Amino acid sequence: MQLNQATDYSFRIVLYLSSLAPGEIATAKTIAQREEIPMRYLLKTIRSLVKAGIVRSYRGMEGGFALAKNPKDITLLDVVEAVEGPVRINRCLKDHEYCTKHWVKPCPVHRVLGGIQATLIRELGGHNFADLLAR
Amino acid sequence: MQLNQATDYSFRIVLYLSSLAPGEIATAKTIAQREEIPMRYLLKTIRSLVKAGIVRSYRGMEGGFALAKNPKDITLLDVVEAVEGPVRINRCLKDHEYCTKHWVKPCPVHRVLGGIQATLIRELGGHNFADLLAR
DNA sequence: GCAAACTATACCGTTAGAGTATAGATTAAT
DNA sequence: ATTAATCTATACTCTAACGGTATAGTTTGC
Repeated sequence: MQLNQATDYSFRIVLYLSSLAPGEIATAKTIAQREEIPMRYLLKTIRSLVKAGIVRSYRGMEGGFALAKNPKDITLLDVVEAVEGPVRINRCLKDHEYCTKHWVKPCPVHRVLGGIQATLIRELGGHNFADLLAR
Repeated sequence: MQLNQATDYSFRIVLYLSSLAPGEIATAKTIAQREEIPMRYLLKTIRSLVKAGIVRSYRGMEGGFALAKNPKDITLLDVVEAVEGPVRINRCLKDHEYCTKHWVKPCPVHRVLGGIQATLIRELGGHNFADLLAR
């Protein structure tokens, strides 16, 4: 029931990139040092953000990373899903095989957890990085 | 970001025990069969519920398990915490070592996640097993 | 005292998490 | 064209957690 380390790093990566001037790009090395993330691990982790279209990468000399869109349009949920995949707080909400034992309809546990998950998703989706930076 | 299998089993164990007549007790075998939980695993898992004061156990012949209190007074949160310990959606909310890199005050990520965690805890604590059963 | 139940430990196999390593591709500057 | 800085791809390692099983022990009712 915990976001993993890569997700936490990713929050900080995106937050840092959000603080850059428009057009400015940062190297992996810079980000790693600033945010105290192991360099190699950052390089691996940031790939998910690139693939998800949150971060843009520039190769070669003078290369680096920058946000692919406005911080206002990136939410915590976007980052979580980029790194960990869809938010599912219980197995039975992922694989239906796991649920509905001897209940004809979805069991009460299932339904209530579904509601809680929806709330969680709504909350994560309700915070963008422009707001975060402003606080 | 997912509740584990033991927690899910525990929800169903408590839900089943909630459905029993007052004073009635169920053996591990019965619960295991009804809820399709591996017997040995159930015996191990249910210990957390006993230790947390959610379930009472009766040893010896005619022994078994029953709720230690009214279903109305047991929430999803109680069960989650009994099995997994305190809810912490991010490392930085558990060990402060992990947070506050070069921020003087707690970083914005920290603060927002703290709020989301509080919501989650409130939601989990807002559903008791009497309600669940009634649905 | 025996059998049916729970209790306590410890063990096992698999998977995910966190991080490292190595080789390759791209680009700018020279 | 060469070189050096940079990202990309893949694969590897180590550890801990997860999910489950096993064995031996204790309690209790008959």
